[in-house]
Amino acid sequence: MPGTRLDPIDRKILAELQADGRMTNVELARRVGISAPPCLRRVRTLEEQGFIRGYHADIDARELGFEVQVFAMVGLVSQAEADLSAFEDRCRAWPLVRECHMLNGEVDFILKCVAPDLSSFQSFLTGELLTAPNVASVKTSLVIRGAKDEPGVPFDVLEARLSKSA
Amino acid sequence: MPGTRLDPIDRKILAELQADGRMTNVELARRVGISAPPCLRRVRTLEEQGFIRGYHADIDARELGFEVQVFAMVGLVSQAEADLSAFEDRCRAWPLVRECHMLNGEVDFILKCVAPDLSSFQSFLTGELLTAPNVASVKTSLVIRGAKDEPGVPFDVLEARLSKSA
DNA sequence: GCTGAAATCGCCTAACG
DNA sequence: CGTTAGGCGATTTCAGC
Repeated sequence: MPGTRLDPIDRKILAELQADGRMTNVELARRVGISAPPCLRRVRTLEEQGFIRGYHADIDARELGFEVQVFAMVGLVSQAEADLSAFEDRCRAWPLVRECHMLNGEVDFILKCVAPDLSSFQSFLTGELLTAPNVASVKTSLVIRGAKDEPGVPFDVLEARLSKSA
Repeated sequence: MPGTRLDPIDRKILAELQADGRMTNVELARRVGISAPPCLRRVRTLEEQGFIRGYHADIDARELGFEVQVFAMVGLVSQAEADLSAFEDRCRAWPLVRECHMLNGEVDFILKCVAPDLSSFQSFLTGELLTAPNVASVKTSLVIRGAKDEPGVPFDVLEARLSKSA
């Protein structure tokens, strides 16, 4: 199923919907150069095939009262698969943890967390994360300021790559 | 204008649009319990006030051929403001760098990068990042597997917090 | 002032060529 | 993939609380 390759129109659709997920279908169709019905069919197919996982409003967390953003590097005691999965499940259940990625190297996981303020993060850290089973070490780094936060994928890199291999 | 606080309906609108950014306005209105015209006006206001920064399709990077995701910890030689800004500008210009956050602690920046494969990431690393002006050290960690990647903000935490302070 | 109701306009989305 | 066409949503206008 990853064998289903995308043609240039599909990639344009993905790029446009990544840039503006609320664009109307007729506007999208106009931009990619086809008429509306086939455009909608393509979008549905891209959704069904999993290229499009969903659509989300991009909310300003700080404006909403989440002043604090923290990266946490977590080392575990046991790296047996069952223990890794158990920790991942725990991360999925913690609302303050927005991302959890397993890494190579000395640290096992990196977590991106948000919190309303430092004290609520620290109570999460000491009350939940540090006391969770199998957690050996946690190093946290506060985000002082965000410089870039682009959701998604660089389509220009993709197009450049495809034209080279053509 | 950050003084403009949100009522429960506004917060529900944000939560719903974060969960499904392509929801129709009438469906949104139904879910938040008001009729369509005032709902649309609220959405427009939330957009203008910056609570909603945009709408994006969530694209599966791996399906599209970006097999590699890497976190890079960057230390700079000089942390003078002009030098920090210069590095941030450079990050904004690199398409493979999707996020760049300034941190406290020993490392100055954390970068989240994507690449089609390891060799193209490594050519970016050695050819661009490591050779950029003012870069003192870069430590990279490959993402082995992603366990959680929730865009946005935990609205349940927000509501719990608001009901406590009420 | 903000909400809801009615009406117009434009879009979505089937069916067919 | 395009065209047609019918139903539904979006958006303005206006009246009511």
